[in-house]
Amino acid sequence: MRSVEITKGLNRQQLQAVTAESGPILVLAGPGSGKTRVLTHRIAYLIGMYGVRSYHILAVTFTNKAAREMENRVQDLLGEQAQGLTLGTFHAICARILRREAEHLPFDSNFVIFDSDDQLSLVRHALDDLNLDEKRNRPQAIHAAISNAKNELLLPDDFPVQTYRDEVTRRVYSRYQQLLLANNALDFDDLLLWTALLLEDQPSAREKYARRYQQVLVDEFQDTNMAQYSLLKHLASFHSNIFVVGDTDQSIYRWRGADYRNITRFEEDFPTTQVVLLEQNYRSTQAILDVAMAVIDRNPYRVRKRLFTERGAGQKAVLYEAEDDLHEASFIIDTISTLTRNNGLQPGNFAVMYRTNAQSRVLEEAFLRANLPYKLVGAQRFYGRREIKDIIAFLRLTHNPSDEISLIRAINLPPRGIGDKTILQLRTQAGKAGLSPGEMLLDLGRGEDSRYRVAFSGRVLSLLAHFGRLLATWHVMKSELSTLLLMDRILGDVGYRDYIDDGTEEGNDRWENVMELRRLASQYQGRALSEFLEDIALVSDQDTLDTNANVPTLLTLHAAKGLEFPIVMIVGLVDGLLPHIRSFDEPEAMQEERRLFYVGITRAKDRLYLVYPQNRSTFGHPEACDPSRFLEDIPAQLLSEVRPKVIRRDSPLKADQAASLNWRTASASQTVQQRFRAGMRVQHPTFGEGIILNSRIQDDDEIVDIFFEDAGLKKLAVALARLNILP
DNA sequence: ATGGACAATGTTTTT
DNA sequence: CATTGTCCAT
Repeated sequence: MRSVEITKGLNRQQLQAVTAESGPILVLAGPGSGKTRVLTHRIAYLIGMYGVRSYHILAVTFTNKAAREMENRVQDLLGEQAQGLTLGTFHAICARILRREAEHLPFDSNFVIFDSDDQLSLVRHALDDLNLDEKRNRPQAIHAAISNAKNELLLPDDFPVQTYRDEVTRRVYSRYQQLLLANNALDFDDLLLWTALLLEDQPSAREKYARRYQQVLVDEFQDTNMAQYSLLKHLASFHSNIFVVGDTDQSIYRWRGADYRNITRFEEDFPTTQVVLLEQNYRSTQAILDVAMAVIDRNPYRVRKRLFTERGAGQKAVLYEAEDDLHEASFIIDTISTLTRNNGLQPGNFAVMYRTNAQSRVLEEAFLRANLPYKLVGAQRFYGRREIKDIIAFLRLTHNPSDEISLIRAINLPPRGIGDKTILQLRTQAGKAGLSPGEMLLDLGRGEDSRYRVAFSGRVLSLLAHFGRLLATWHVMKSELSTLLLMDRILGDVGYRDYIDDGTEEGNDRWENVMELRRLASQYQGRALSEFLEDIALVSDQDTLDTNANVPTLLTLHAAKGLEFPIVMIVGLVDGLLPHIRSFDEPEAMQEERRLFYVGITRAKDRLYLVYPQNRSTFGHPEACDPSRFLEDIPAQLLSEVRPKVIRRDSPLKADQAASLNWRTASASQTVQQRFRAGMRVQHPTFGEGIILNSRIQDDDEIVDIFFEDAGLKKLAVALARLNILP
C-alpha cells in the first residue's frame, strides 16, 4: 500500500532510479527532470520498502534550504518514520562529525568556524609573522591557493613547490594552519579536509560512520570537489550503497575545486554502477529548452542528452538590446509592471539574474526609484554588516575565548581605551604564559586572584581587567542562559545601542539589523550557543531566500542553481561579463561560463528575457561593449527581438527621425489593433503633449513609448492611459 | 587612543 | 565609484 504512494506519478526513468537495487547508482538528471523528487522518493522507498531505518540514511544537499525542503517532502511521504534522517550540506554534516570526534583531533569540540573575512585576516597575520610583505604577496591570492590545496587534500607538507611563489605560499599555509589551531578555529575548507582525513587515517572512525550511514545519497554531485569525493568514498567503502544525482552541464563551481569528472571517477571506482538518465523536463516550455540546448550543445566533450518536454511550445524568448545598464534596469521594471498589471502575473513570478553581485546595484536603485519592492538573494548582505559581525564577535568570543580574531574586534567595542599597544602587551604576556590572549583576559577578570596582574601597569591593567570581568561573566552565563538572553546581556553590558544608534537614519538601520539578529537568536531557545554560531557561519545565499514574499527576486546566476521561476530575465549579457573576462584565456573556464548561462536559462518555466546593454559603465565612465558571444549561438528564429532603443531621455529625436525607426513587434499573436505609430503626436491628461516613439502589441495590449515635452520618456499601456491623437 | 581626511586600489562566482 | 587602508591632528 505504501509502495503505491511512494512510486505514484513517477515516469519510467524516475521509477527505475527510485526502485533500483541497492548499490552504486548514478542518476544523470537534466534540468527540471525531477531530481529532488527522485531523491526524496528514493529515501522513502528505502525506508518504506527496504525497511532501512532513517537513522542509517545520510543525504547530502548543496544548501540548507534544499535540505529542509527534502526533509519536508520525505515527511509528507512517510510521516514520523522520517524522523532521524541525517540531512544537510557537506559543511554542516562535517562540522557535526568533527565536534563529535574532536578528541581524536588537534582541536577542541567547541571550535568556531571562520568566515571569509576571518580567513583573510588570518592570512595577514601569517604573513606578518613570517615578515612577508602584503603588497608583494596578495593575501587574497595566497588564500585562494591554500583553499585549493585543501580541496585537493594537500597538507602544507604535501604542497607542491615549483616556484619561489609556491614556496612562500607553502610557508604561509603552514603558519595559517598553526594559527587556526591556536584560535581553536576551522575554516570552511577545514571542515571537509579534517573529515576526509579522519575517515582516511582512522579505520575505526571510518568503520563507525560507514556502518552508521548504510545508505548515502548525494545531490548536485557534479559540484563535489576532491575532499568531498574522498569522504563519500570512505563512507561508502563498506557497503557501496551510494546514490548520486548530478548533471555535468550544470557544473559551475570549478573555481571552488569542484570537478565534474568526479562523475567519471565514480563509475571507475564503483564498476557495478547502475546509470539512470532523466531526460524529460517538467519545468520549461519547448521554446525555452530550445534556447538552452542551442547554448549548451556548443560545449565540446559532453554527453548529449535529449531533453524534451510535454509542456508545449510556449512563447519565444525575448532578446532586448538596451542602451546601457540603466536602460536595462528600466526595461526590467517596465516589463514587470506591464505584465503584472495587464497579464495577471504575480510580481513573485519574476527573477532577474546577473553574473556579478555588483550588477545588482543598478537594478536595486531602479526598483527603489519605481517604489517597487524586491528581494535580493545573498547572505553577505546581512551577515557581512558591521553591526552583525560585531555582535557575532562577542558571542564567538564568549563561546571560544581563544578566538583571537573575534577578541581583537570586540575588545575595544565600543571604544574603551584599549588600542593596538595594549593589545600587543596582552598578546606578549599571553605568549609568555603559554595562554591565548582570551584565556589571559579571563584570568585577569578574576581580579585580585589573577596571577598575571603584575605583568601590567595600572591603567592598562584596569582596562583589561574590566573587559576580562565582562567576558568571564558571559562565559559562565552561556551555559545557563539562552542565546537570546546572553545576547541581551552583552548588548546591555557594553552599551551597544548607544554606540551604534546615534540618532541618524543609518544608526537606526543598524540597530534594526541588530534586532533582526536578535529575532534570529530567539529561534534557538533550548539549543546551544554553538548551534546558533554554526548555523550563522554556514548559511548559504539561497538560505536567505524568502519564498513567501510575492515580489521579484534578484540573484546571481550561481545563486539560481536548483531554483525555478515562471519568468526569468538575465541581464548584462555582454562579452566580459558573461563570459567573464577572467575566463577568456582558459577554455575550461569558458565552458563553465557557458554552463552558467545554461543554468540561468533552464531556471525559466514560461518566459525568458535575455537582455544586454550597448554600453556599460566601468569605474563610472561608460564604455561600449559587445553582446555576449553565447547569444550568437542561439538561432535567430528562437528569439523575438526588441530593437535597440536609441532614444535618450536628455536628447529626444526629432519627429521624422523617430518615425523612420523600424521597430519590430515582440509578440506574434495580435489580438488587439495597433492604433499608434511612431511619429504621431498625442495628448495625455497628466503628461501633456508628446510624440510616439514606438508602439507594439504585447500581451493583448498596445504598449507605446512616448516622449513628452514636459515629463520625458514614458512607456504606457494604451488600455490604461487615456491618449488622444493630435493632428 | 581616536576619529577624520585623503589616497590608493581594486571588480567573479560562494560554503 | 566605493570600499579600504594610511596618515595626521587632536
